[in-house]
Amino acid sequence: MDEPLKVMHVIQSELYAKFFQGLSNPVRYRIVELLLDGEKSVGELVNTLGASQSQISNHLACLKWCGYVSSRQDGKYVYYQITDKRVSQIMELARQVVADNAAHINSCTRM
Amino acid sequence: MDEPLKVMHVIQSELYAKFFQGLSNPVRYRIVELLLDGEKSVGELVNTLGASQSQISNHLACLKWCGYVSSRQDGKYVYYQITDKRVSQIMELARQVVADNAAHINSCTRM
DNA sequence: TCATTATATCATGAAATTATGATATGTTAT
DNA sequence: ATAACATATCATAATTTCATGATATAATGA
Repeated sequence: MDEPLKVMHVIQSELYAKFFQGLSNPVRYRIVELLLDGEKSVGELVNTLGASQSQISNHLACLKWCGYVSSRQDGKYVYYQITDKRVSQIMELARQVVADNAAHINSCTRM
Repeated sequence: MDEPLKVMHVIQSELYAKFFQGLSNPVRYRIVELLLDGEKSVGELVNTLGASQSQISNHLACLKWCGYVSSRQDGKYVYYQITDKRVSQIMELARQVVADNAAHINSCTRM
């Protein structure tokens, strides 16, 4: 047991799972959604989402690490944007699948 | 505050976040990956993944609720499969994005 | 320089997710 | 009918994620 191949698969799947974890939080999902409309500063996101500044900053850091967003600084403002077109493709596919399964998803109390 | 529009956005994003939560666990991700190769019984997944039977069954229930997989029963066996082509498209896009960001993702200790 | 504003970081408690072990359900074969 | 096997369900404990509040860093303007 514990063959090298299996170990590799475990590590790989942890990587991908972590990637999807980026969109598995409502606030982070909403941030990505807003950024698809164009870059926004941290403050703008805080205002729009009505969440605390530290919360937004933390989530942005997470999204940046996962490769969903990038950022640029302009004076004391930091603007976040989505540069990878594949991110919006993933979101759109999810939208379609969810549309066909909305009724089920909300009832998932298992985990 | 608490305008109807914002409430709707919150509910929507919770739905989508829950959907992505399906792939945000290494075991569930691995299950989907294996099923992309063709349908498998619960027992086969248990053997291949080396996880407990209850764990696999629970994860499968979760994936089913999210619309990632469907199942058919044949005698005492239950076979799970991926019917929605968009699931594999999402996986492939993720694979590409992760490939460009692998170094960063693993260092995401924030959350 | 000092005050103000914008953003980032971090410790901690609260809440949610997950694995485990036990048990239940259902099917097949004897 | 009952034993054996496959799968599902569920309570609970362990782990992880998350929000909060406090503090730090950094840029701008007075």
